[in-house]
Amino acid sequence: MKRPTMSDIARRAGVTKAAVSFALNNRPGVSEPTRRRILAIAEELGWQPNSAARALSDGRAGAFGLVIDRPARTLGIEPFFMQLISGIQGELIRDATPLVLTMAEDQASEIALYRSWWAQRRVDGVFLVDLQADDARVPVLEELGMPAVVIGAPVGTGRLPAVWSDDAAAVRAVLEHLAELGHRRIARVGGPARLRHTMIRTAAFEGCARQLGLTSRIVEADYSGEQGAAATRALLADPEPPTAIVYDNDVMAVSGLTAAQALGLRVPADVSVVAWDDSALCELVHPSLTALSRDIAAYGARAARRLRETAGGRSLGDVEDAAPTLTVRGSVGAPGAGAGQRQGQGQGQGDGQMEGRVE
Amino acid sequence: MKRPTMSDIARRAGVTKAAVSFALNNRPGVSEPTRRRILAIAEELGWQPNSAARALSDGRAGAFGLVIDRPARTLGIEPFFMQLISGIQGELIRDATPLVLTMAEDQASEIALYRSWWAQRRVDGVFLVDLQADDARVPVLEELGMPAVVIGAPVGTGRLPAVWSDDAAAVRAVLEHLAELGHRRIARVGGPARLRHTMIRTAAFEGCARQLGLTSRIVEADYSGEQGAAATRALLADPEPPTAIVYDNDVMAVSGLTAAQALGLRVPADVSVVAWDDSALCELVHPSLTALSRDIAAYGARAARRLRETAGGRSLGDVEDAAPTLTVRGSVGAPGAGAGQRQGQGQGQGDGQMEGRVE
DNA sequence: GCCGCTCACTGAACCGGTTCAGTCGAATAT
DNA sequence: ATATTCGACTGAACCGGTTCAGTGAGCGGC
Repeated sequence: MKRPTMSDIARRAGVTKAAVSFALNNRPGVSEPTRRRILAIAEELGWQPNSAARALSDGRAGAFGLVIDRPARTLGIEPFFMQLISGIQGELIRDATPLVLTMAEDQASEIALYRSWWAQRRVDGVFLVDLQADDARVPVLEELGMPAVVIGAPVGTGRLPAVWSDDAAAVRAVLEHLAELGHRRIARVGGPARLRHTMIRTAAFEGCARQLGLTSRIVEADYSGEQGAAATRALLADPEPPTAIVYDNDVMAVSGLTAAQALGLRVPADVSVVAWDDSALCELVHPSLTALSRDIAAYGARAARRLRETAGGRSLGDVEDAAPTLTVRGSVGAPGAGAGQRQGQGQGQGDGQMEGRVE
Repeated sequence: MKRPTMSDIARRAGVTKAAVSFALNNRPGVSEPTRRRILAIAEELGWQPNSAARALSDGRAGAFGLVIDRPARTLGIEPFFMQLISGIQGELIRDATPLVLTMAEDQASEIALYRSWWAQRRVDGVFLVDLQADDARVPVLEELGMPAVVIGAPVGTGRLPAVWSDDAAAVRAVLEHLAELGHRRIARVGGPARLRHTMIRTAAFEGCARQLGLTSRIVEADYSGEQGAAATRALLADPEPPTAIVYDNDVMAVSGLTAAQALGLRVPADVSVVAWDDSALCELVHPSLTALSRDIAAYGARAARRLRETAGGRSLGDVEDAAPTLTVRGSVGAPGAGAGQRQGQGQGQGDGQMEGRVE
């Protein structure tokens, strides 16, 4: 009934706890026959180390943490995090290390959580996501000496190692593809400007557009469907609307697609749509979305390995993951019909069949 | 630098660890002035209890666990879980209890995980989701004596307490609404038949349809967009297609909507669409989806409270949460134009879609 | 035949909390 | 004035592991 302890094993084997410890941890100090006997007894009793006792004695928590601070409602349909968690998890499970997951209201409570976790020895390290400009978390973690791995570009990360993929290269791939198809006016609906990766993508977008001789425009949004749709309507209301829009996540891309169609535009004939991060969402809609794909789970797994190493005391550099690649689907095409043939734009407010859509 | 312990406080205060323990835990055994002095010192040193030491000594882990075994790819866009986790989390954070989250490959590894968590004293209890018919997890948890709360209907849950909402009532609400609008042939794209809540919904759907004199049909799917779309196409290919389709989650509803539109059907004129679980996804598409809404986060919070009580030794009954309510949006209407006027069915998928819609 | 070395194993301390049976001094009761 | 009670605090054990300085047996070398 009661869970067996090392003392139980020791008693059964006629040795001391110390001998049992040596045997179970594959350390020298016991003879081979004894070790086998002890292992057999442990097996028979179904012994498993008590994690608290082990943590107390070796000073490590045996768990890692992840705090996400985005509103739950947008988080819910953001496939990125579930994929990431799943990837991290898949790696951590290999040595039975649990992942402690929490959602925070804001960065202040996120930081408070780190302090408390560290003070209580709840976790051996954390994953840092959504890095911002002058991120307050970085100096705190460095001051605490708390192992951490940044998931994102190694900019403003101080001494913390980063696991990242080259978003700039991805942006370039998209723009080159669009330019090749003949697009000249392109727009981007980006994530919150304070986020590092938004900044990186913005810089790349602008630089690359200039280089390719494209007219570009960027609108900021918060990754939610509402703002994605609103930004799309704003862009398309321009007298010289873009012929292609790139979105910083797939949720906004889907709602952007819907918004464009509701305006009576054809996708991709009138406007092409590209999503960032290729989840099942992209294939849910019609036309299915061209997207920047990357193996998010593998990315998470890599981060988990790095964090394990970092927490183990090794101090290593950044790891660059493969850059996202462009998966071409139906939502991108040549700027065919063009703006001249758009339907319903001027008359716009008219009562087309879809009451709700017109607006 | 080093984290302060109770011994440090004791030394500074000129008392023993025991006195410090009494003071910090608000137990009798120290005088009021001494208690205040100790608390002040603890505050000054920034002391926090070492979770491993506390866990070791009081035999509780101070954490709860949640294992999800659904494929990561479908999980990613399934808003339900993120909302649920967020709700659980919001409740657990009140007493700083972490949630350990894991994804399993299958039920066997999920069970292995429970055994291992319990043997290692990693968690004090778990949340059980996606209960199946004759679920193998229930007897295992009962045998282990591991506290657990079932999130779902109290059927086949043995002695485990359940937190649930009345899906049957929700089904009834939907069917009555549809019947009132004049629908006579309705269909449902359900989740995997082995899941308890699928069975409950199926029974309610069939019973209620009979009661209302409706012709009903049910197709099984796996919650993924692909199968949702495929099921939808199959249903609509029928010589007497349904005028309304109810989906067991919002992902399938979205892809079903897309599939119907791709067939040249108008929603809701030709076919109405209802989603189960109302996430932001439902408002991403056009027309936005009528859905069964419930406060999933509150549901999670309730489950968390129940698990805390259960793990605390109190043995309590099931808790019924509010039944989902119907949020009416654009995807449902009277079976207006009817099957006779369907367009482009034969010619199928392709590009005709937008033209069909706009008019 | 004795020394020294290796190896297998022991005993006890330690990690940082909680708990409980005492001890001691002061206040209260008789 | 003495017995009793009570509150404040101590000391040590305990939770279940890890670690390390011994201890004693067995063996090889000279």
